[in-house]
Amino acid sequence: MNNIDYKKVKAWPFQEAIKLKNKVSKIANKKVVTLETGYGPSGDPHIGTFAEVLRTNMVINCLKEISDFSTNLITFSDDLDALRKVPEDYPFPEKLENYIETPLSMIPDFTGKYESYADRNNNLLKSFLNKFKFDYNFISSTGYYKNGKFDKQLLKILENYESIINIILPTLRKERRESYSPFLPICKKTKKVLQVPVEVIDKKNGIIAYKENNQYKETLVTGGNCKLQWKVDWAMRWSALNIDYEMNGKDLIPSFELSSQIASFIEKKIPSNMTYELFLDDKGEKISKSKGNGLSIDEWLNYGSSESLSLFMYNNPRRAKRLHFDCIPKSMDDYRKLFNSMKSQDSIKKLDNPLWHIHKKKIPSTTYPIDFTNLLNLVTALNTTNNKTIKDFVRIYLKEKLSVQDEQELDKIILLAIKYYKKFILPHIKKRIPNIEEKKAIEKLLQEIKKLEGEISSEDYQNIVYKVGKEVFPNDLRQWFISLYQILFGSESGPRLGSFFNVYGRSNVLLLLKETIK
RNA sequence: GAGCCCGUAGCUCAGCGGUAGAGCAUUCGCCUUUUAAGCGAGGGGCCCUGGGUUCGAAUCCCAGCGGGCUCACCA
Repeated sequence: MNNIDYKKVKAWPFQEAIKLKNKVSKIANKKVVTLETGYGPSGDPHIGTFAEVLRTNMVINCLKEISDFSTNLITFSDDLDALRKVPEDYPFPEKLENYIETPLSMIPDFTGKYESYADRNNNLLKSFLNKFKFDYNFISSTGYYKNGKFDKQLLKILENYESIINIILPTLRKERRESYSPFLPICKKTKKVLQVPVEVIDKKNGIIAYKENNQYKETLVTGGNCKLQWKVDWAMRWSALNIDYEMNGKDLIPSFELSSQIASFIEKKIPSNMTYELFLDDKGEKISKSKGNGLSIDEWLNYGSSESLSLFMYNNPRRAKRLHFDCIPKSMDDYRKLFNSMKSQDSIKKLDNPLWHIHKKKIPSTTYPIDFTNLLNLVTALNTTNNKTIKDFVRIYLKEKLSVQDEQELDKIILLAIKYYKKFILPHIKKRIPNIEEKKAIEKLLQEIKKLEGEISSEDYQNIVYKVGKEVFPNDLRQWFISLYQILFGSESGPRLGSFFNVYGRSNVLLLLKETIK
């Protein structure tokens, strides 16, 4: 602890942490602050879920900075929830069709790698979270229900059954009101989660009755025999897990309000809350897996660093942001700018620097030595996917000597840049076919290069290019260079040809030139 | 219907009390080799409108007008 006035820090995770600290400080003997992120493992992990965990981590980081509370981040998987729709991104969608309405944790995993379908999705999410070294406590809803860890709250809900029903019913349509129950019995034979009308039989012993195939059946609400309808489930968790903080997307604002009302009939536990805006695609529509729009976590990490993804998630969570491929280079460059500005910032100003939050205040000593967009331009200009060629050119371009760490960082982003180039730039490049005059000139160039012997320097190559240019286009040397760029690289300008030929290598150059005059 | 967000350069956006900013686009200048892998210089703004707070508002508050999204079945 120190004398910094954290209220002056504008960074949102600090403001959230201050809000949380104020709330939690009023609780007697409070030592551990619990934060929840919840999600449904109905398919591949969603980038929104990931963003929520990442952002909650940033709040935790700040809370630790401004207080002595210890923290517990719960990542809660609602895996007793039923499968409603077969996801398209699963390898064997047809096999899931029979499992509609079955709890996700009771569906086998047909990839054969995991214990259940939910387990598979849970593990995919965990692998992302681990990649970012988050410290979290993973909880499976199914396990908690079955082991009776929610029993106390379930009985409390049954005790206040009428009051809770009265909160929810006005929000439902008439048809749904008939069948609504906060308790969803799980059929012992079919394992399906039933949405059926329920009658309370015995509040004290936790028994309800429901109608199935014209027969009344009785069941316990406890011990995993019933699942709670989700808004009630959410409220129940706040009490059972003693949640102090939870953020959610704006789509859940009405649900949060409703769950808060319900919570007042359980143990009155309502977490400190922040709502964030949703991610949109390049056309401004909500990102959803079924549409296949926007970006997945994997896609981002394929073309950009994990830091650039963190930075994107950090920025303006309360503002709707378009998430598409163009965001990656920009975020990569923003990261580098912030990294460089950090050096000259004092300790208070640093708290407002996103990098402080992204790296949990442990900022690395180096980053990549060149802007990503700059590197992309270079790769585009060279029109090559050869790591070594690119690296050699970066060395020439930067002039300065690179440290070992610089080289390592550079190697990493070169790989990313090559992938980005192949996917998003290369398909749009159109190389021009040379006209007869140009063909002759290139042929001449070829012959001249073939004549060269021994060690060939950049200047040798450059001289030849000029020599041929002067012979063939004596009055318009400029056009000669433009033509070469158009024909070789599909652009109006490019690298100095002498240097490029030198780095690219004689045999490669000959191949490249031959290609154009075939 | 209710809620949330956004209106800043031609486009995409950053800035969020103290001189109006970036990238892309655009205009002009610069290749017989010394980073054209671009470089240099410029143009372009009632910061949606109206009120309030303030010494001072693009920034904070209120109202309005546009645009978008979300929820109202499920989660």
